[in-house]
Amino acid sequence: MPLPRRFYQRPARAVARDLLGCVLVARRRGAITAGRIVETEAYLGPEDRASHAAFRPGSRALFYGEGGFAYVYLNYGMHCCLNAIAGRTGRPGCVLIRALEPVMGRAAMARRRGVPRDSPRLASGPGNLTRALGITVRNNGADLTAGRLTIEPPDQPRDFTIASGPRVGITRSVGLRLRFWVGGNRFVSKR
DNA sequence: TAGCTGATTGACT
DNA sequence: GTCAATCAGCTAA
Repeated sequence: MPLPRRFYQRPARAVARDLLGCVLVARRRGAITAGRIVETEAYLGPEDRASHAAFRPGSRALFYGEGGFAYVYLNYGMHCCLNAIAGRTGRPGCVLIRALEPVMGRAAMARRRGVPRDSPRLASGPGNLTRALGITVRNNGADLTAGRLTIEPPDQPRDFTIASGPRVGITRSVGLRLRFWVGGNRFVSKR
């Protein structure tokens, strides 16, 4: 069973933390690829100058709607990034999923990525992650609580430590500690 | 209409 | 360390 809608209807920061250890599942034409979430970043509303809620147009309806939907966008002209909309209606926020630890469909991921199936970089990084799972902007607006793209609760006890720090790769509102990752996990993207 | 920017990656010096 | 690839949507005009 996927995480319920109410899981997402909380502040983005809390959702980002709790998403660590959960499993992202993508079902594509019978083939299933899945990965454990090991790195996330929280983005807030208009007060957060790095958040797309502050300036991305077509995304506004999604951001201000109820949580639990996927926000996928294309950036730098070639990379898709996957977000989960967080917060309640009227309270925009989202969580960028930055890295996965592959748990299912490694062969399919490796084929899409063009790297060895045991590479720690299989789904490490927002752009790599979406390519590994075959996620594109066509998945924008997908319901994460039902359908082909869902997020399941942790498949094993959460015995890891949660580390936090400043977000990476952004040019605005740097300095907020809204990035979370699984301490010591080798699938966390490090630049 | 033209020009610019970006929550990136990978290849190269 | 630098840099190109490549595009949606903003901005200025």
